[in-house]
Amino acid sequence: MTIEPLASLDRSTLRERALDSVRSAIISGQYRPGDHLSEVELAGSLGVSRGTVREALRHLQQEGLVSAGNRGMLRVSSLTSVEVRELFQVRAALEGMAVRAIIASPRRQDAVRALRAALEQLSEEAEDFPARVDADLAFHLQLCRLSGNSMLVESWRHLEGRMRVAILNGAAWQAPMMARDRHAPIVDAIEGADEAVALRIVDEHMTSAAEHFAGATESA
Amino acid sequence: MTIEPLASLDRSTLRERALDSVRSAIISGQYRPGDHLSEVELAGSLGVSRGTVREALRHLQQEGLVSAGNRGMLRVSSLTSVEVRELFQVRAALEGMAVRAIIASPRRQDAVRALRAALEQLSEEAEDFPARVDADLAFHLQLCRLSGNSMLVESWRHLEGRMRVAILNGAAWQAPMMARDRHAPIVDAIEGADEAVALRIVDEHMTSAAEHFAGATESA
DNA sequence: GTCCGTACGGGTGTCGACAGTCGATCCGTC
DNA sequence: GACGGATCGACTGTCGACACCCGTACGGAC
Repeated sequence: MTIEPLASLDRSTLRERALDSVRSAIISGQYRPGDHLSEVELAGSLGVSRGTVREALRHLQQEGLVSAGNRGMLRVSSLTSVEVRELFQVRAALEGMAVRAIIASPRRQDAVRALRAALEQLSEEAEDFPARVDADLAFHLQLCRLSGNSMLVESWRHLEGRMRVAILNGAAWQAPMMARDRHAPIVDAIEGADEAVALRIVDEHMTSAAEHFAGATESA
Repeated sequence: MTIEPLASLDRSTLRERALDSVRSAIISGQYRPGDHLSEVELAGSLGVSRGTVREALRHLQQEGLVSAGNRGMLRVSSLTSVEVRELFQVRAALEGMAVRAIIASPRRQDAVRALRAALEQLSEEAEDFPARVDADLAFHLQLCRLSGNSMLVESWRHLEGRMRVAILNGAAWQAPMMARDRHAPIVDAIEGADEAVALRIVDEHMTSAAEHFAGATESA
């Protein structure tokens, strides 16, 4: 007799699975910025109909991961260096807001603990590049989550696809950018509860990241 | 003989037109928050196939104007009062960033002129309610545009659908909220070029708007 | 009266096919 | 050789049909 409680069934739709699959393929670098994403080709690979792939692609388009080219054909997005800088400025505003909210919250110490845990994921030197990107973004997402503001999280996630494009484009000198040491000061500042200092640190973090990735975009 | 250079043809797809149509119907209040949006019904009304309507609905879902209910059925979104407050907090952060950018820009005076023009649209007392909402949001969108940061505009637009839901929900006491007098101080502060003052005014504007619409949501 | 199985209707999920558009290529004419 | 038109191939846009799921009403057995 089985004692296992029978794991709950996967009720995701084909569209959702196709979406995840294509998104992963882009994020992992299997498709490069500028590559054409053919509906028929993807449908063939995934073994689903074009309509299903279509919906997934349209979703990714709104995420900013793919954008429309000639004749409605979709390709993996690429960002100009100007857009990369703009992107990180918006992030600075959003995450700055998160930091302010966390500092003002009575659960600040809990948040600091959670962030320290997220930091640990960044210190595993041996991980491969995609895993480090994930850990980096997970830290910043955690920051937004801890603000307790669901709309902030929503806004941040809306930019996530573009961030990944920017990072992928500027991945050549990835080494120092996503290190634990670059993120620890943010947590320290939150613990210190000095709003002005914390905001300045977030701002500097974003500015240097922007220069890093925008510079890589320019020279490419 | 015709000298007219033959106006360029409309090349919008059915999907785009369906999207605009459904969005307008929701924004104009033709569908109320919570109403079920049936694919077959919409397809019938619009005279297009279900697939086309489907793509439009999925787009609106990512815009936040519709959300999934039971069994994947889509309905017009509604926001809790908490979400409304969170929404306006994020707006405060984004538009505060816009204000800072404008003040720091050498084209500040041009921006002030453009904003004054947008203000004029708010002073037409005779307009109907949807037109006033449009004018209000157009002013704030203009503010973001003038920052010169395209990613900021993108982020703001991503919230626009939810803003409209919040406004529609709390439309009962609409009179004073979108008046010209409430927006003029923002422009004045930009002209004054005092960043701290301008930020405070934007923040107050958003806070009072949040209370206004969130309160209406609570009592509904 | 209650319970269970069945049929039904309204929904969305998914698919395969057709139509239209555009760029590339080839070919005949001048 | 240059130009214009026809042809072909690779796309996306749009559609109608079928499959499946779920809530509900119905009806018979007990």
